Amino acid sequence: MDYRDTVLLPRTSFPMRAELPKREPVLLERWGRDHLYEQILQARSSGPRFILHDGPPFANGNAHLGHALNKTLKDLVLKSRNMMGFFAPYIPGWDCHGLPIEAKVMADLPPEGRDALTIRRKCTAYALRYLGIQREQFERLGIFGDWQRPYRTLDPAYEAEVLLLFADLAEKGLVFEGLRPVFWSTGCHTALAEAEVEYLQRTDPAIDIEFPLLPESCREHGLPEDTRLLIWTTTPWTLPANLAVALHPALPYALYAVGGRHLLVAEARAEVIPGLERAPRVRRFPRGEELCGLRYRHPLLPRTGSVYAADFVTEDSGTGFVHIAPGHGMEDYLLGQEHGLPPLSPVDDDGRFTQECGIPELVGLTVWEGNSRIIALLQAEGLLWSERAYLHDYPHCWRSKTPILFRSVRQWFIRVQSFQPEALRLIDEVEWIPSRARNRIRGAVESRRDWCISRQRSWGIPLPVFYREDGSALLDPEAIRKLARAVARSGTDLWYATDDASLARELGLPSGLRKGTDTLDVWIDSGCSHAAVLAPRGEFPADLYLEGSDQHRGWFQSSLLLSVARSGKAPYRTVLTNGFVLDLDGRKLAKMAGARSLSDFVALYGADTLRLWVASEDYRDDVPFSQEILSRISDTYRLLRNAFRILLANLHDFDVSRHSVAEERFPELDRYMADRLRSLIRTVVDGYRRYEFPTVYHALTRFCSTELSAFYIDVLKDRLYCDAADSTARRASQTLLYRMAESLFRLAAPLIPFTAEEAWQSLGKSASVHLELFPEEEAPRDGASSDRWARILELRTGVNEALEGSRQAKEIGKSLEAEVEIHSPHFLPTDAELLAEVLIVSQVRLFRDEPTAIRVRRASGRQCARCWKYSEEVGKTEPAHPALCPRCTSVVQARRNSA
RNA sequence: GGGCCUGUAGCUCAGUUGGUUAGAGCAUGCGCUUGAUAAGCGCAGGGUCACUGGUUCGAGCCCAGUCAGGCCCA
Repeated sequence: MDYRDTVLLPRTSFPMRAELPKREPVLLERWGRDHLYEQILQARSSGPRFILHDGPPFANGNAHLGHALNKTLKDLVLKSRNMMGFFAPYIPGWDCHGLPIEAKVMADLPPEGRDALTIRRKCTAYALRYLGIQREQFERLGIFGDWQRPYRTLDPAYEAEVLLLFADLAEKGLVFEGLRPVFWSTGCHTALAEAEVEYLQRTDPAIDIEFPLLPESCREHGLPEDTRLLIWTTTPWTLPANLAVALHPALPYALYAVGGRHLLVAEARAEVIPGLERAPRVRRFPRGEELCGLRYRHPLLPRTGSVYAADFVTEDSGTGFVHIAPGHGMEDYLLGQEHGLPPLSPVDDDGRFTQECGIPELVGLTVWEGNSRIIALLQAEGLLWSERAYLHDYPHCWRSKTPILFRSVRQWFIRVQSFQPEALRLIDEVEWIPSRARNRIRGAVESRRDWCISRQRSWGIPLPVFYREDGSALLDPEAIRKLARAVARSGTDLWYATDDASLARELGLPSGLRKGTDTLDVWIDSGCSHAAVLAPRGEFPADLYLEGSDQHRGWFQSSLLLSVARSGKAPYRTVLTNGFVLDLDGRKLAKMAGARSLSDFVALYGADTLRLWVASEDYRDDVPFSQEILSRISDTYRLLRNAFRILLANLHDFDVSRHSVAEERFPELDRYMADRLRSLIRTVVDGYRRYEFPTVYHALTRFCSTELSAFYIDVLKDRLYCDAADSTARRASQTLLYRMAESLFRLAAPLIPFTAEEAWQSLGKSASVHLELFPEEEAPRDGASSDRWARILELRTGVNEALEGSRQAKEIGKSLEAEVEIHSPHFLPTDAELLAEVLIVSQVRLFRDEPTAIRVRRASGRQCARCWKYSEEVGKTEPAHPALCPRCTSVVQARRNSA
C-alpha cells in the first residue's frame, strides 16, 4: 500500500528558480504604483530622523559598478535604518555643471556655434539625458528614494543657494583675485582644481645645466671665477622664466674641478651625477647657507639671478640646486613672493611661448616643442652637462588627458588659510568610519592652499564679479544676493542673456561695468549641497555622508570647507567611506575601458544578486569584483532562496491565528531553536546598526544553511511530514517556522529587497515587507539549555562521522537505517527519544558510562512504509496496516475517521 | 618620491588584551537520498596566516624591512 498521499509534504507556489531579471521589474512597477517610498516615510513620520545626504554623481555616462557599490551601500543603510524605526528619507542628487559635460558637448559643436548660451543649452540637455539614464539604472537596483524630485545642481533654486553662500564668503573677505601659478589645462583652456588633476606616466627630458656665476660674485665668495652651479630639471621649458636658484641652507655643498672649470653641487649628490663621480673635490661648504647670495648669469638670457635658501630643496634627487620659476610652480611662487620676484609666465592659453619669454626663436612654439629647442640652445652655449629620458608621474588634465602646465594667470581664490584651523578642529568632532579616514581628511585639509575657484568655461554657475574700466574687480555681496534672487526665478542663464549695462542696473551697480566670464569650480556647486539641499529641508547637519575614499580630498573636503567658512559648523556628524571596486588581481577596474556597464550585470544576475555582493564585501577597503565572485554570490543567493522556500513550503497548512502554540509548550528542540533565532536577530540588527553588512550577510547565510537547512528542517521532517497535522509538536514547529520566516524575510529585506518582498507576499502578507520594522531584539530565554545543546550537537557530529563510516562500508544508506549505541556520561535514558529524533536515526541505545563511544549497526525490526523508520513494532498494532509503525497507524486511522 | 591603508583556504569573510592541532559559509571531491529533487543530507581534502628578519617561553596578532595592490598627494 502506498502511503505517500497521507504524508504532509511541503507545498508552495514560491518558485525555486528566481528569474530575477524578469521578476524584479514587475515588483518595481508595483512599488511605484503603490507609492511605496512615500508610504514608508509616512509610516515613520513620527520616528527619530536619520539623514543620509547623497553625494551627487556627475550626470555623465552610464552607471558603473562603483556607483552600484556606493548607492547600494546608501540604500542598505537607509532601508535598515527605516526598519529600525527611523524616518530616513533619501533625496538623490546629481552634479550637472562642469568640464566633463562641457567637454563632451564642445566636441560635437561647430566652432561658429559656440556662444555661451548655446553651449549651456546643449549642456543642460546632455546632463538631463544622463541624469535620466542613471536614475533608471539606480532605481533598477531597488534603491528607494524620491526619484521624481532629486536635487540637481542646475536647478535655479540650487544655483541661487550657491550664490548666496558665495556672497557670504565674499562679504567675509574670503574671496580674492590673484596672479599665481595654477594647474592649467591646455586641452580644455582652463585652470583646474587639484581634484581635477590625475597623475599619468610620462617621459620628459631630464637635464643638468650649468649656471655660470658672475665673476665678481665668485670673488666675493672666494670661489674660482669659472665656477658654475649645476641645476637639474625635468621641465626645460620653464628655463626662460627662471628668476632664481634655491639651495637647502643646512645641507653640505662642495666645489668640484672638472673639465677645466668648477662646479658647485650638493655633496651627497656628487657621486650619483653622471660625469662627476670621480671629479676631485676642491672645497667643502658644510652648510649651504654660506652660498646664499651668489649671483649667476641666466644660461640663455641677458639677465642675472640670485641664490636663495629654501627648505623644500632635498638631496634625494637633482643636484641640490633648484631652478626657480615663480610663474611656473607653487613653491617657486612662494619663494618669489618672499624675495620680490614676479610670477613670470611667458606662456599663453595654448601652452605656446609668448614674446615675453625673451627668446625669439621660441615664440609660438608649444612648451613641449620648446623643450628640445632649449636643450639645443644650452648645448650650443656649452652649458648642458647631461641629458637623459626620464619616466615619471606627471599631472594631467582629467578630461583632455593633456599634460598640465603650471602657469600664472589671473584667477579667483578662496582664502582657505583663514578658516583652516577651524576646519581642523571640527574634523575631530566628526565620527569617521573607518577611523583612519580622519587622518586622510586631516592630511587633505592641512596641506590645502588657497582654493582656485575660477574656471574659464561656460557650463557652470557664473563667478559673479564685475570689472571696472581700469580692469579692477568689483565683488559686491549685496549685488550677488540680488543676483541670487533673480537666479532663483530664472536660472543662471540670466547672467549670459543680459547685457553688461542692464545686468549692472538690475543689480544696483554703477554703470560702466563689464561682467566677468568665468564660472565657479564645480566643487563649489557640490560643496554647497548642505546649504542648497539640507538647510532648506531643516536637515542640516546631516547624520551621515557616505562616499568613496577619493572624496576625502573631494566632496568631504569641499563640503566641510564651505560649511565652516560660512557657518563654522561641519555639515555632517558621521562620515563613512567605501573603497574602490577592483578586479580579481586587485587592480582597479578601468573606468573608461574595461568596465562593463552596470546594466549588463543586472540583466544577467538581477539586482538582488548584485546587492548581495555589495553586502558581502568589507567595503571599507577596496572591494574585489570578478565573474567568480558573482558566481559564488549567486550560489549564496540560491541557498537563501531555498531556505525561504522550504520555510514557506512547510507552512502550507498553517494558520497563525488558529494553529499557533505558545513557546512554553514547545518541545525542547524548538525552544532551543527559538533562542537561536533570537541570537540571529540580535547579531543581524546589531550588524546593520554598525554598518557591518558582511556580518549580516554571513550571519544570515550561516543560519539558513547550517542551523536551518542542515539541522532544524532536516530533523523536523519526520514531525512535519508524518505526525498528525494538528499534533502539538508539529504545530509548535510550524509556529517557530512561521516566526523564522517573518523574521528572516524582514532581516533580509535591505539586502535582497525583491526576494524578501516576494517571500513576504508568499507568507500571506498583503502589505510590503519594507513597511515593517525589524523583529524585536530579545535576550535568550533559556541560557541553561545552551550547554546541553552544545553537547547534543557535538554528539551529532560524532554520530554523523560514525554513520558515514557505516555508509562507506555499505552497511547502511540513509541514517534511518541505523541504530546508534551511545556511551556518554552526559545523557539520561530518557533522552533516547530526543536523540533519535535529532540524530535522525531509528533507534538510540543509551549507556550512561565512560569512555564516550559511539557504535552504529543496522536498525532492528522492519521499516515503516510511511515514515521509513525501523521498529520492532511495525505491523503489530493494526492488522489493516501491517506495514505501519504505531504512530503512523494512529495518524492514518485518524485521517480516515475525519475524512 | 611622500601620506593613509590593505595582503588569513579556489571565492567572500571571522580570528577577542600575543597562548592548545587557525575557523565559518560557499565552491571542489567522494558518498547518501529521491517525501526541499535544475533541490536536500553526510564525510573528506584544502592554509609555511604575502615574504624576510627581530622581540618573546610562545606571534596570524607586536617591531623593522621587502614585495604586491589601492586611494590621495608631489
